Amino acid sequence: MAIFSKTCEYAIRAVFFLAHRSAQGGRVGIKEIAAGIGSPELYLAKILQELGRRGLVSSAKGPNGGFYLDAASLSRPLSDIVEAVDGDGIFRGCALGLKQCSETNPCPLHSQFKAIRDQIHHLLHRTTIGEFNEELVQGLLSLKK
Amino acid sequence: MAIFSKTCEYAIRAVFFLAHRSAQGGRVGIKEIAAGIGSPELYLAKILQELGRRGLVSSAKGPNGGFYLDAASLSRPLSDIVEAVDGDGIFRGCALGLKQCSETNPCPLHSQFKAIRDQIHHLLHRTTIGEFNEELVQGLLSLKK
DNA sequence: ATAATAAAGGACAAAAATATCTTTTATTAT
DNA sequence: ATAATAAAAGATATTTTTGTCCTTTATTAT
Repeated sequence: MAIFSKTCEYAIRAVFFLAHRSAQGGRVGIKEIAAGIGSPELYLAKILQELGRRGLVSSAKGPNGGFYLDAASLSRPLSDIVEAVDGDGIFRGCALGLKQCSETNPCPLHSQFKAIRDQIHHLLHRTTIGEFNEELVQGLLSLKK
Repeated sequence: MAIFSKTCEYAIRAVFFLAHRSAQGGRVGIKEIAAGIGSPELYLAKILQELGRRGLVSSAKGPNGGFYLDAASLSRPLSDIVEAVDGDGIFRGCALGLKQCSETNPCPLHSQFKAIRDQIHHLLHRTTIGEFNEELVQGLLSLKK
């Protein structure tokens, strides 16, 4: 098991790719994004459609159309992408899948995993897509598949 | 997405259940385990078969047979169960699913998730099944589904 | 207006994970 | 030896995730 679903991995990579590429104001076609992040084109199209419905990415049809991120999207935390795709299972929910697990009725792993979940949430919540983009632009980090 | 696969959740719960129940030396039938942790009986049987092959649980056929944990199993870290079922994806591997992601060629989430992965690994590696069992015995924690 | 472009949408397909069913094998008690 | 018990093993079924195909809609340029 990975941390995120494959769908979510594609989503995050695509959004980072978009942030990077749409910095100059242009739009990016699905073909280019898919090639850039190494994902199946038509599957990624579905994912971006869904992110579009939720206002996490923008798009335009027709010639010169494509996907892009507006200012509002850039200021969203990365956790919004993760929640849109994978739900909040990674932030909440019991590590052992127990419905009744809670502070007052904890499973054997409860308190330790709560700390970890909180960390993941904090990490994804405190940093916006735009901020990640700045790091990317500085060339310190890689997105290549 | 949850942290562990459903299969792994069942596996951990079953092992904790076994640790608790086989403390008095008895064996526990698959029916009783499945009922105790709220899992599908025949699916759990498959999971325990696999854990058996790997020496993580023991079993005996025939009347008075069933599953149990021997001393060796009790001294194993919980990470062995997780690795047997879910592999090491949670401990290693890139959060964004990138093959080339590494210390020298990090993805945008690399360093932050490395810290989290290490924590998860440490948490699951430093504590043995038997030690979890002791906490369970003290009645502080719940396994009820 | 028309043709070309590119995303949206709906239907379908393949693969993987989860779950069930049936038969076989080993063990125990009679 | 025989019958009963319980896990092991193999086959099959269902559900979810991942991936593809085809048609429609909106936009742009000619």
